[in-house]
Amino acid sequence: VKKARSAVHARPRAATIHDVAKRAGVSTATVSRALATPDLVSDSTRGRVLAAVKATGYTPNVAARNLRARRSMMVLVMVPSITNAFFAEVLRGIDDELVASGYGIMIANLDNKAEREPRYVELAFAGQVDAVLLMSGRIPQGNGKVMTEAGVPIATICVSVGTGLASIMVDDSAGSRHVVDHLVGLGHKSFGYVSGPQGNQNEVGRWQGFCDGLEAAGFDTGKIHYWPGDFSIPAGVEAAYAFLALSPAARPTAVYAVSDTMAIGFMKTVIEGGVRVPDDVSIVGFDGIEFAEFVTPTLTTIQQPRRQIGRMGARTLIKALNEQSKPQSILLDAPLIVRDSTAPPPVRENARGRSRSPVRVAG
Amino acid sequence: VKKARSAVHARPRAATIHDVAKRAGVSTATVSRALATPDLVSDSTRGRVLAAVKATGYTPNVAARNLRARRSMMVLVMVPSITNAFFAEVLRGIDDELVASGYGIMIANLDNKAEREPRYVELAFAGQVDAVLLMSGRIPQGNGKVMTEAGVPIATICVSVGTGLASIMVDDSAGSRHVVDHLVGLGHKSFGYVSGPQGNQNEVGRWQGFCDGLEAAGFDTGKIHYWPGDFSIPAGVEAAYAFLALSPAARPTAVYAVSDTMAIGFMKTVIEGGVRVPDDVSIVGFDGIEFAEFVTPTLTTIQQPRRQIGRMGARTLIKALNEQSKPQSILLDAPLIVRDSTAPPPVRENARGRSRSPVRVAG
DNA sequence: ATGAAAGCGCTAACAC
DNA sequence: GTGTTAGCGCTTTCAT
Repeated sequence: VKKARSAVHARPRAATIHDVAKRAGVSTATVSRALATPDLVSDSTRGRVLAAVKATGYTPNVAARNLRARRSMMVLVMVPSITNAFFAEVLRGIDDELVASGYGIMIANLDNKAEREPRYVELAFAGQVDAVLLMSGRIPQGNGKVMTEAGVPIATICVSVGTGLASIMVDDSAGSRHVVDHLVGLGHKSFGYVSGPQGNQNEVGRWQGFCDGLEAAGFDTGKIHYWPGDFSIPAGVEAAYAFLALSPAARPTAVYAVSDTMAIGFMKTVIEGGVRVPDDVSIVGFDGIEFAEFVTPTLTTIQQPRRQIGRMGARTLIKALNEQSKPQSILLDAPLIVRDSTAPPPVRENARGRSRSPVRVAG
Repeated sequence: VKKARSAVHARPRAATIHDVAKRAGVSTATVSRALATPDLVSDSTRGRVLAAVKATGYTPNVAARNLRARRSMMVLVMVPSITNAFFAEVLRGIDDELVASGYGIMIANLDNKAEREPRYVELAFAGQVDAVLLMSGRIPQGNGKVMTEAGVPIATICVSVGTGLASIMVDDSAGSRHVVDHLVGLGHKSFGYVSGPQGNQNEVGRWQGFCDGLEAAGFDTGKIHYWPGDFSIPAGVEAAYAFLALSPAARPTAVYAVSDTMAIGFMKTVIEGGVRVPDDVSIVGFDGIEFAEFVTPTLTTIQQPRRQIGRMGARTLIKALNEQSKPQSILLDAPLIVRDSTAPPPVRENARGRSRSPVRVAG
């Protein structure tokens, strides 16, 4: 019986640059040149080297190259939660650009837990990655080290972290104001809000824009029904229970959930509770994920250019890597996509006898 | 004006093991020991070393360690399409285990294109990763190299690739038979099928199970309405157009789309086309993604234990890495979750006057 | 155009 | 316990 060893998996010794050099009858330096800078090598030599490479099945060892060249050709991408549907398309955009430039992508899934940060901060300090793309709303830190001190370019996308770091993101506040314009334009007078995580910068901006817009339209923001959330589907479901617990007359006629996932959870749950959407309540989301078009009714939402954000973020980093330049911030405007989940509010007799509301009928 | 350099981003020289050694008044070997095998070092020495580490802000260089130790502590995870909602939760499971064991995770997004494979095969041969987890249905290859020859443990999850590689996956064929049992049990007699990508092993298994089940129930599989797909939402939409193009009497009363994404695209589109679900047509998906519970009607589907599959795959690999053992294959049974998208077929007068169908009413 | 040689920063024998 | 030493595999001056 073969005894199991607790040792590391032993890889069969692969061909090294020495093997190739010997076989081609040249020095290791020449092999290196033939591969990296073919112009500096004569045709015949290059031919012999390439033949030897093929014969030996040689692949340059990355660790050795990285050690020598002091770079890893890897970018660390930190995402708050890998299961959040919003990020998939962003990741794709990042991947597009990074692969095109020869970089690999290492994923750091924080799973919404700050205690996962230190490990990745160490990686950056250890030279394991050449740059960092942040999608979490804070600067990672741990063990007395801060990511910004690691000496690698950093850019944040989808979110800003306040400090001088470059960020590529949508204007959250402006997005919320589009939502307000739409809802107020439809005639809504009572509002609900399902929030993002406390302290999250996107949440701050979206809430701010929502309040600013409503105030400008003459509403009392103190009367907004506020339900705390965290961008997840269950958070939307929770908020819906709170909504359903209100007497029908007390319910807001328009609810703004600041992520599509929450909006979808909210919508499905209130519909199961017997509420009609958009007849009884209008619902607006934020993000523009693919599924927003496939729920019933289809979801009105702010469409973030997710893939583009990913690409721009990656490109920014690559530029910083090549030119030693500081990444630039970019603020994008995201449009409101009006679908079937929003309509004018229902005409209803109010307990407090407000009869001045304009008579509008859906459809 | 500062001239932009085409050189690589120059990192400020970080503290090395030598700096720490000098400061602590010990040799580099002792520093290495104090960090990696503290027991082999006296308390006082260890204290001085740790103090020096802290003072210098030293972080061991990963490239150097990898070169010396001949391992990278990285696992390559190859996914067919990073935007497919199915994989998010699987990735999370993988991440859970890998992080717990100190491994990093490098994502290879193939974007459903075989031409992206060679790059990652090279990575494996270059020693950049210690193991590979395959979620694509084929063995990656390119430039005359095949992933299986890279000398690193490989496991496939969610799919099998036929050859001897270990795989952790759901029994596709059994899943399809659950679907058939359910639909036939409800009284359906005409069937539609929206397929996965041609040649995909999951597709093969699911189609096989579907046909086997129907044949066993006495149906002619030649009469199945077959619409080719690729697991994507648009593929489901396409199939729906084909469905709608049929005269109502010619439409199957039950449609099995072998991914939830296709089922959701199909369902939404036929509903917009005026078809009632499940009254006119029952729809079944496969995968059990989160959104399947939030579409209308909620989707009956095969529930894959996605996170568990991810965890098991990662654990298998870690075990192979530690014990030099061959990864083991595991076939899981995935249950059918019955929701609102399936019901008995409608009672309808058939053009060909078949009146022998049992009279059943939905609800 | 090519070779010799010096490391990149670390770990693991091997001495003491 | 701790230091010495020899590389891991590669790139890159500096010669020639």
